[in-house]
Amino acid sequence: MTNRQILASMMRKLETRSQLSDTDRAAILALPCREETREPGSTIVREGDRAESCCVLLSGFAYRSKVTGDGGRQIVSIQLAGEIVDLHNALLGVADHSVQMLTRGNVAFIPRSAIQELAFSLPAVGRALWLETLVDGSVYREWIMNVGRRDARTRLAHLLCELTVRLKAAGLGDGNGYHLPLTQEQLADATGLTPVHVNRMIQSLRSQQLIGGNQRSIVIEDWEGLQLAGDFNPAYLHSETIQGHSD
Amino acid sequence: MTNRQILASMMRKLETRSQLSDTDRAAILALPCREETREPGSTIVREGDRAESCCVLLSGFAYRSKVTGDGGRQIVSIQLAGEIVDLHNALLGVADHSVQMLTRGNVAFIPRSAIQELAFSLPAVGRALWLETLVDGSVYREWIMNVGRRDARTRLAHLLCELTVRLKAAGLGDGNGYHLPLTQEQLADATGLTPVHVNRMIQSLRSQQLIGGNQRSIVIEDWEGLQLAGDFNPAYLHSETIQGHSD
DNA sequence: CGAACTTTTGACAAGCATCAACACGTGTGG
DNA sequence: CCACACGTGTTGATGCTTGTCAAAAGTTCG
Repeated sequence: MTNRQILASMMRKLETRSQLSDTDRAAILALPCREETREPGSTIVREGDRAESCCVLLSGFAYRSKVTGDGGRQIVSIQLAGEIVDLHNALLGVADHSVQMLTRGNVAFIPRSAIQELAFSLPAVGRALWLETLVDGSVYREWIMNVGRRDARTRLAHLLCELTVRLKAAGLGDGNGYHLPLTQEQLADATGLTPVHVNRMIQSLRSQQLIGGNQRSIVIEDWEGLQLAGDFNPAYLHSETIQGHSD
Repeated sequence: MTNRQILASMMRKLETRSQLSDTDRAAILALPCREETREPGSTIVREGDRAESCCVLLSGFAYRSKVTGDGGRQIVSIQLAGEIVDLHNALLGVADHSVQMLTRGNVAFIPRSAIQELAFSLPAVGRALWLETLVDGSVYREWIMNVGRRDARTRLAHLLCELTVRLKAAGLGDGNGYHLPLTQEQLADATGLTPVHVNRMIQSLRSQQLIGGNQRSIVIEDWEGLQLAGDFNPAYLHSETIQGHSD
């Protein structure tokens, strides 16, 4: 992949929510960047490190996690191919969490100074980048409610709904079935449950014909029912928010 | 309070983390804004509303909450006097959560168009505002871990630690004791517990001499111990992050 | 074919929720 | 000034959801 192709995929992502001019596009495509292939489990950002670059996930899946003092792991978000993983590192100093690959995939690193220069010289690009981080914030708020106030089954169904919608929006699945790269242990870390209980809840969803598939592939058998079971309302994903300059 | 005084308090907040030039300061102080006094429980932003302005909390406390389909309330953050409550509404369309007053207090509304104009014409201001929302994101991530992976007692202690540090940083308490405007029911909503269990955990913290005080005032009797009990590390608050233009 | 990981199952324990009642403080109106 | 209502905090008994531990079965991959 050439640098231009890499940056084009990041630009596509931004353009799903923001309008960009030709000048903006040209500037994005001119960013310096460096590509790497990473294996599952590989660490992209380590908690406590000072970040020098922002990372774009070109293919594969990644997750963001934090670890409690006694070793409990909490996944705080899941990143899909095409997403900018590390935008907060453009301004924040020391990483307050880690990002690791879930699957094999390609990542691209853009120096934080270049991102900053771009963001503060071209308002539309700055706005687009800021907007992405605001949507991330909205997703975090929903996750707080998910782990704080919903029971195990609902939590899991909600997570599956979110992934379904986001994969579809990213063009990575037809909305009916997809390959889920998460193990049940990782689903547990994302929902604040134990792997054993996740297993039982998945069986419960399966037995009620809401989902199908086995191992790590999910088939949505009853989308309406799954949304109901997961108390899911996609508004928090703000996928419809398309904004221009003069909004 | 004159508009200038109102905006000065917002500016102070921004300047705790970002450097601003005289031009930046003048532009902030020239923003249009309108002040209101609000009673406890009063709603500042309602979930589902289209936001037209950003809100700055001048005095008092407020909280952000979301509600599940079956009526469970989850508080996703607590806002202290001096904080900009609604910065995401500068770009995001429909509010994905509500903000309500915890105590009586004054709030100021700034039209979102004015905030946008400012942010995209003066890079240092745009950076300062973006940075605030990124720190909010970091706090959300910590809360996900708090409700997802820590037990009830630790969760509560962690919340008390966070409030202690933030109040101190805002100059609203000496770090040893403060008036906590949250009822036990609201503490429960913030930690994903029930009021009854919060009561028991508070008693546990009290009986171990970590905190004192009664009703709604908290005295920190053993700060080191409380941090330990709450698995608390203030790094995620990014209070040390002071950034200039050329960083 | 075997090793390592993941999923599944069962028995049991524990943490937290639920329900209900009571105590306490505060403000209000008679 | 007392009586009362109301919100909040406190306590106890009980039960359910979820966690823990341990082992077996299935899967993937060299």
